[in-house]
Amino acid sequence: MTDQSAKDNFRSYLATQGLKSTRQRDIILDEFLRAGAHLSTEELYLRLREQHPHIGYATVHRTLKLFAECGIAEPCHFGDGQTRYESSAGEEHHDHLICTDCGAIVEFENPQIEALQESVASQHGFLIERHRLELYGRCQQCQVFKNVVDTGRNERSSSR
Amino acid sequence: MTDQSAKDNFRSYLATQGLKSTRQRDIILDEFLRAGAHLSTEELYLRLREQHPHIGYATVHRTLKLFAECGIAEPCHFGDGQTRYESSAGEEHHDHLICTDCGAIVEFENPQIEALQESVASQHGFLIERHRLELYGRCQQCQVFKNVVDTGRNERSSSR
DNA sequence: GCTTAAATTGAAATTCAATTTCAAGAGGGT
DNA sequence: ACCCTCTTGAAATTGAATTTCAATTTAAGC
Repeated sequence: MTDQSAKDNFRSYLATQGLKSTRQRDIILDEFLRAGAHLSTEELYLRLREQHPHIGYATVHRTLKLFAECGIAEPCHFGDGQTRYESSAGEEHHDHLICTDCGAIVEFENPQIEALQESVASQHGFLIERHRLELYGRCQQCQVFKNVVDTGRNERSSSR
Repeated sequence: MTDQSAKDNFRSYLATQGLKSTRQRDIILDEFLRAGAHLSTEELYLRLREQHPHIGYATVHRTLKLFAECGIAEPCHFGDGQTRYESSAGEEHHDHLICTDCGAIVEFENPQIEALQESVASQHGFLIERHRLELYGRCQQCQVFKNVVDTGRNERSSSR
């Protein structure tokens, strides 16, 4: 799914649901697609505020939920108590590797694992609708740093 | 890990941390082990209140966190906005199948998936510390009911 | 067994993200 | 332009998690 098709998707979703296309929604979608990463409502709101201080937090929140509803964004919960949304543009389903030290997030996909999941599910009579697989550990960089100093969270650590 | 070794674990954890063994902690641990399932703080609190109305919610909350710290309980987040704790007694690591209709939770383990996870992680230079795998779908029962009536959440649905 | 310092408890208050409310404003069909 | 409906944004609310704090309990040392 390209950025453009994400926009088209969103427009037609709004149309079919009797919702309206607004300036704020366009701006939020643009910024969301530009950012690319796994953003929390808070983070996207802060980014938007730089150029568009008039857009409220509640609107960002509601718009992200709309993105999720129409399938152009996927909500993720990585255990830091915030909901993040990732763009579904340009990608198939994937899972995540998360560095417990610096917070880096790497995406991966592995058809063998997916196949085994199906197999496990059918053994238990389940029909899978979706799944979540997250691997938490240390990325290469943080393993290296770990050898030098071990003072808890790595100094390279990002924002949070 | 048996119930008894869980208790021993907890006791020695308290000892090494300079914490105290209290009546409330004993009661909460007993009830937690007895319940067995994936309990939220709220649920455990309510269960305890029947026999021990004097035990406060905050104490249950803090005690569950202690259980997690000393490794006799594992916190789980199944997307309903509540933290659940499952006992690590008597089991190896396992993952979850969750019915999106009736809320049933089935545990499973699959060494092949685990092995593939390690493989994926090392391809990306990660050293895994822990992981989370959850498969969401419909259990057998709910697939059957689904064929009869499709009125949203299944009538057999549990508590929540 | 008593004393005492330190940890614990429980009720209430607080935090924090998520969500809702509501009056004012903006889309878009006619 | 009119009007109905949806949307917006600030503020209020919710709900779970967490913290506060005075009273109580634990357990270590006499």
